[in-house]
Amino acid sequence: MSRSQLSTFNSQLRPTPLSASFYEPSAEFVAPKLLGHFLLRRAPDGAWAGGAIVESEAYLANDPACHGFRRETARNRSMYGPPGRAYVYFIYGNYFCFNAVCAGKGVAEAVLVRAIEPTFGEEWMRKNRPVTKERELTSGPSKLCLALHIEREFDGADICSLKSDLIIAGNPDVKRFVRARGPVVTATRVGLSVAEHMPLRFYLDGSEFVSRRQRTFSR
DNA sequence: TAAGTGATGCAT
DNA sequence: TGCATCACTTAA
Repeated sequence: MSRSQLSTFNSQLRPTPLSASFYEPSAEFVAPKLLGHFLLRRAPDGAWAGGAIVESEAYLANDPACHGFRRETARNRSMYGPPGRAYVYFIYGNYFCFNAVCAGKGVAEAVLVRAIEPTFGEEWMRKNRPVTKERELTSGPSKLCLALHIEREFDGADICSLKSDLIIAGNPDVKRFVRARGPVVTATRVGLSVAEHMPLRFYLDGSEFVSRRQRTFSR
């Protein structure tokens, strides 16, 4: 499907949110399974904007890099809630990041969505985040939050309900998409100073929108 | 490569 | 209280 065809398709898009049970397993298993599915935000005109997830990271209950590793606080509360909710946090005084909460209530696990391919509503995204290169639109966890206008108000939102303005919807062609953009690369997570060797980052190597390639060497 | 931004968490 | 750190982005 071409870009203009997708744009037309968008006006009739009837997304089917992934169910809460999808997020019930550990984030370690959910993160790679999210690749290819659609992160969607309802724009003010009612149309859905967003696109296919191409990069994700898992944060686990027994993982020192996880915000919920120590104890429940006001900031990380939604991570402790039921699966299928959003955990949105503010970082570096400027930006937001979006996570899908996983595992049962009381277990602080989540998947950080690090990059998507802009598939629907690109015009609205570009209005939110003016860039010259399309690749810059959503190739990073806070870039995609800017493009989709995901802010603190979405922390705790139900991403499994069409009543929400922020959902993750099943891609009916997910297998084909993953094959086309594959292979899936498993790598270490970005920007950590603890637990940096855990292989909990997943991305589609064939996508232009992956935030950064795996570092082959570092000194 | 480094500055900027403000919330968080741990040490005082 | 203070201060280092932080799941990042931008401009250079």
